[in-house]
Amino acid sequence: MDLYLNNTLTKKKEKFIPINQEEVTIYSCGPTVYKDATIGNMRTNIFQDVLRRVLRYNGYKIKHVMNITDVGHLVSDGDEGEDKMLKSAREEHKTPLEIAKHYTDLFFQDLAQLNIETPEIVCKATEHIEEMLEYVRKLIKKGYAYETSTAIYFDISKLDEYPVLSHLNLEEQKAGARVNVDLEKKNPYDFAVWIKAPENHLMKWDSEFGPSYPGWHIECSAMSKKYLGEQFDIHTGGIDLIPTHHENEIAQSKGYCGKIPAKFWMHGEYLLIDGGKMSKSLGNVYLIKDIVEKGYDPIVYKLFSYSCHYRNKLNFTWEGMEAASKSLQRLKKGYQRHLKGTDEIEESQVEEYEKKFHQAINDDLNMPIAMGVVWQVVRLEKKSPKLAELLLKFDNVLGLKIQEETTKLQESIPDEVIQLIEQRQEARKCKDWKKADELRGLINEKGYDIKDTKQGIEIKKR
RNA sequence: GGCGAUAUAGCCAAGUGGUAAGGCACGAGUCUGCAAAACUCUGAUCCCCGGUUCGAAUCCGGGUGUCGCCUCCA
Repeated sequence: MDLYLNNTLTKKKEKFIPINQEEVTIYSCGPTVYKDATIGNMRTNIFQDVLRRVLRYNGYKIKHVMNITDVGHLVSDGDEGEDKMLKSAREEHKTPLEIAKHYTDLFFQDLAQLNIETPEIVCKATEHIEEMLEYVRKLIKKGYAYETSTAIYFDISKLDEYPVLSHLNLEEQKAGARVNVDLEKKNPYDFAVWIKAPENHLMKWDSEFGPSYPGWHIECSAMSKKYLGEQFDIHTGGIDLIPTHHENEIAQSKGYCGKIPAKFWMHGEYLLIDGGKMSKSLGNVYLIKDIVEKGYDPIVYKLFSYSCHYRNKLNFTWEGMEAASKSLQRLKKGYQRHLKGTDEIEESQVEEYEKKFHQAINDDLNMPIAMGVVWQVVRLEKKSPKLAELLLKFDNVLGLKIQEETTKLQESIPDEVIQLIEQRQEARKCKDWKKADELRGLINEKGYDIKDTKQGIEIKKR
């Protein structure tokens, strides 16, 4: 079945044909590790994970590279200001490397909790300084970059076309309106590929340019080229990276080897919080940690994100999380019921559902439609292990761990609670409902919920 | 100021020409000592105005609202 993906470069949905049938190559712009990753960042990671899983569902092998930005990125624009890594380091009284390690670890913890697969290759900017310098040297040598007193700039006037990804109209943008004009720059939109370090700058490397450090976009160009070659299949990231970061990556690559680095550019839309942008000033910056603290399995957030297509804004609300939480439970129970079912199911029917699901995910990762198919299967009156197996197959794409029991049995229920349960069972036998209800109240107070089902009682820690 | 996106039931949202997927909530019912859970059933003509068409949520024009980008940001 053909796979169609939306390509930001052409602004169209295109049939996906890999450069090399054996292996699909993907590069994802990873985290900047000087602060916590938000659930907004995670939406993009979930989208990238779905992409991986859908490609695999279609039989492809994957070579996926993700960078860790542990250097660069200035606080303010212009080419001045404090490096964000350094700012965090100063504020938290740690070295830049300690900061980077701290937030990198947290980032991977988040991914693990969301059941997001780790890319085949994870690379750090600070470990590829030499590759970046080589890239810069070649840009200079080919005339695409020039040196000023403060940095090495990319000369966008050397390109036949700029920008190619975004809709910016450079003529109408008033250069210098919000950025201080640097008189040494040839064009207002020239950007730094390498920056000369001010005296007290902590992260810097020696080179023919003196003590200096990488520009904002060079790491992705240098590392993608190293691991995936001059041209690879898919480049992903958040929608905000389009106008500057990815635009400039393309510019650098065109200067370096005359090619646009990736055939497909895919971008995940923003997550909104209560209808607006997530921002510190509004106090609505949420982390996966916050979701856990509210009592939700992080996987619930993953399911929540499937309610909307990745290219549309999704509005995050706690009400929505509650809805997703209920859904996840029903999904898991639905799976269990099929697993224990004994009804006969036509093979053709199973294939029909499989086909619908496959069509949905192959239509530019349309998860809302795919989930619709999942629910059709879950709801079917006939219960069969064949359908459970089908759901499990779908879960290769969903990554919701549907086979995990909803209610994890408590290894150690306190004796006092067990006694209360037994007493309540006694009372129920004698139809002493009043006493039974009182005992249930006591059990609740101990932090446990009790349910009477046909199979017996169910006890669950709150 | 320039650019772009979007507007579908209480909430989250699919759907790009043929009379509105799905999830959650609400309501009704089945079951249950009760409760919970589970299961079944139930709801919208798609922001407004005009146009194209046999036919539009879906195309075009205008209006209004919301969001975002143009500076680091997933």
